[in-house]
Amino acid sequence: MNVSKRARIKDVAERAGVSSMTVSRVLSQDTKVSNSKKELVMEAVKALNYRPNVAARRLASNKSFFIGLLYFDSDTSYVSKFLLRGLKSCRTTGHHLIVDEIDDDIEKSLASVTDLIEVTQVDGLILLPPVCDNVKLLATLKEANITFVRISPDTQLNISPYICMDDYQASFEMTELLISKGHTKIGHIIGNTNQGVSRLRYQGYLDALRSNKINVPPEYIEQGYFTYESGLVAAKKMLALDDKPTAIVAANDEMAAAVLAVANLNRIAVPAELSITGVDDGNVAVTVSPNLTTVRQPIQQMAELAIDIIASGKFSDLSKANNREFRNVLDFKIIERESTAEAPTK
Amino acid sequence: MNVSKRARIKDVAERAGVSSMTVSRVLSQDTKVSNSKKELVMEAVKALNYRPNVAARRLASNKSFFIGLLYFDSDTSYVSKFLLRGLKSCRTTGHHLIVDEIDDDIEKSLASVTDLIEVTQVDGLILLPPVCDNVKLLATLKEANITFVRISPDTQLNISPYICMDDYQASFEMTELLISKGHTKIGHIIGNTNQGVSRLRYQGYLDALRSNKINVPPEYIEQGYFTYESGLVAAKKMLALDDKPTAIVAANDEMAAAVLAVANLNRIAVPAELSITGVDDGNVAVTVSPNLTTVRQPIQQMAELAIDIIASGKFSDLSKANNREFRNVLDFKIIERESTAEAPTK
DNA sequence: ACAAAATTTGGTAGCGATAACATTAAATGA
DNA sequence: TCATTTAATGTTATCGCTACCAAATTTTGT
Repeated sequence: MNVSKRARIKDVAERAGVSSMTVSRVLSQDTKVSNSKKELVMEAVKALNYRPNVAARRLASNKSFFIGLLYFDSDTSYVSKFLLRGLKSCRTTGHHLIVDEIDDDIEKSLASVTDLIEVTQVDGLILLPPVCDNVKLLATLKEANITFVRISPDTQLNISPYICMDDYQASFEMTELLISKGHTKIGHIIGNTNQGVSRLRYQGYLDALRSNKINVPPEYIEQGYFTYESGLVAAKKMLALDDKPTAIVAANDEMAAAVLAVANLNRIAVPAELSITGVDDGNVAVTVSPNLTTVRQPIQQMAELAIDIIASGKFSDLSKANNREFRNVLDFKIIERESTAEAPTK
Repeated sequence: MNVSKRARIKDVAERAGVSSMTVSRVLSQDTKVSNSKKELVMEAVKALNYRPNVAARRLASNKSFFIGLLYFDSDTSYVSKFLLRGLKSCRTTGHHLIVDEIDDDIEKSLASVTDLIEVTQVDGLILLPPVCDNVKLLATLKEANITFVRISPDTQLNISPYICMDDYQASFEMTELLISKGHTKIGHIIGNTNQGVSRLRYQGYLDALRSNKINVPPEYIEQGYFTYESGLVAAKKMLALDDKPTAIVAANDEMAAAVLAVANLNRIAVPAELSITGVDDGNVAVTVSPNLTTVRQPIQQMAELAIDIIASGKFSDLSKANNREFRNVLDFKIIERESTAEAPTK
């Protein structure tokens, strides 16, 4: 076993022939260091395999290096996926993720968030949908002057940095994919209206139909809530129609899975008689058969970026931030699996 | 906003009229403090809402207050559930969870674990199945003299504390439940043999049949791997039999979900013609229709206990530990939902 | 070419807790 | 009763790093 102690900043400083302050500055991305010394330091850091002691750093800098992650429903695979990715990328920056569930009782939740801020002194917060659009919460955070990054928010886009993918475009392309396969009777299950992405995905679907001059009856559009149950209800209605759709674009994978279940129940072959698509590409997409054609959300990237934004402290003084920089739209990818096929020939 | 600074240990000491060391001792459960002073301190802590500064504590005590969580497959709901619960209970102890995935390439993984131990200096590790039975890993941890707690391990039960539920009993009771509903043609899908619980669940099933003097043909027993896909394969075989089972006990929910999918495909009504049961009670159990009858694993408790064991430092010197104390068997609960019913009358 | 301003570096104190040792008070024993 | 052990409390130094300010160096303007 290697018993040699971990290198301290002093060791690095000595090896590089500079003061420990210079090392500290290099490591905290301080710009005021000449390139020559910076290189020396980097070299020494590498040679000694130096990793700063987080505890000491926190104590001295009075920063917590904690990032809070606020979510609403822990059971969605979206949350756990985000979490896992986030935790991973946290390790590289030395930050730590503190996870907190917000519940319907906003008053109570506000108290717990306040506690998180005061007691744990988080450096910043990440807000997942639908928490990211909670007006009261946003107001509280603003007032407390806390840095926060929102994921796929819907409202008040200019009050904080945010990260999303182009949900409108994704839905548009997915719908066009179905159209290219000959489908014209395409239904849609809208997501929970408490999340902005629902509207965007709905609009993308609508516009794809319109730009291809396809009309669908209003019965082809149902309201869901991103849950399996709501998908079940919607699918049952839609698949009980005399003139059924031959394809259904669901606003997420869980609802798509529900459509699949109803189709099975009703003896409708997927994808031969009915194509189904979702969004997310989480666990469900492949634990359902046939596997779902879906949109892959760049969750890994989202998590990384969110943490990076908070870690950088770039937006710690929001009053000075340029609103243009708030917007981070990441790329998505359509994953074709087994739940989609050419439209059935009459 | 409340601008008052957080109380420090000095403030508490002053208010209680003692030295800060006495406060420190009270807080770290040191016995060598008189009851009278202890009470004074507690009172002051409460009054000032004092929470020790974790960074300072870590720096001074040279303990990391980090706990590593090692898992194999991030996509199982089991992992994310454990994670979420663990993170929650960590907050109360001031510890933090560092999550790391172990992959098939054991050599590479060992390096990353070593890194975790040396660089992050975790106070202990939690090993989820099947990682908890990796011989090489266990040997390494032993050699490095790292505290670790294993969840549902299979082998070398006397080398470390471990936590599990009575998988044998759960499977036994579940099978008897089906028998009590009149089923005699009961099949089983075994879990991945790289996890000990698979064997236990299998044995529980077998013994329940035996104690009720029920024989089943070997075709009623299939080998799976805890994955949806493997469940699909197993279920297809079993449900293609001329003399099909009327009930299938799957070793986890994901495989049970697969059985359900195959049943739907084959136009077999669940639960009218076929009852299905799983184990875990994770997300899948209720995002599938009909909802699964299953065994609820006490994951919350498992996570809490695991963290508690490491935090307590009780087993930090394993050579002195009493092996009897290693064993922690928690209670399970059978959750009856819609996927089970009386056996069909011929 | 030289003073003034801007940039880069270094020295020192202190963040808030605990370890290790020193001290005081209480308990024990002859 | 007084020396001796034991238990309870206090004092000091230190953990590894960064904030803050001072010193040294470079750049700039005239």
